[in-house]
Amino acid sequence: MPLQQHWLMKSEPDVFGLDDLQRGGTTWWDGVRNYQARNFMRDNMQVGDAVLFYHSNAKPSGVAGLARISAAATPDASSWNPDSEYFDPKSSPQAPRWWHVQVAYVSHFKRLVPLAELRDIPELADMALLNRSRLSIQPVSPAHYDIICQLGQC
DNA sequence: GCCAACGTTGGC
DNA sequence: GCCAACGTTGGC
Repeated sequence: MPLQQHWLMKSEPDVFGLDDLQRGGTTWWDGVRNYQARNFMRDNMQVGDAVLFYHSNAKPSGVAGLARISAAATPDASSWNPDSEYFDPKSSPQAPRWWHVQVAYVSHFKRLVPLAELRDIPELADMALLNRSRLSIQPVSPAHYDIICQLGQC
């Protein structure tokens, strides 16, 4: 297991953007209801891992800045709260189906790196972001992370 | 707002 | 276990 891993996490800025994370300092990444994304959080993320914070459904969509994992996965209590929009009747405190990690603000890029720009870089062609459009949490290789960081003048 | 991609559900 | 129907994501 490498000391520090790298991830990309998507959020809609109209709902919760990097500005919101900066304001609060940290947040629990709740509401993820995709098994692959859950598995990354629950099984692979470690405190200190670096996160590219991606704005989806935005104008333009792209990588807005950096965050880091500040607490390892715990059960997502919204999953058994009937009043939550994320409620899942198959999840319970005794058998949690969904998990979340805590994410801390690090920095805004000096410039947002738009998706269209990432698509134009041959070295990034096999990024999950560009090929698995529906996956909201995904691992990023150190090389890809460095390229994107430089594009954002981090 | 449209719609393609694709993950999930449920009948069989 | 297959696969059609359905719902959601997310770019444009």
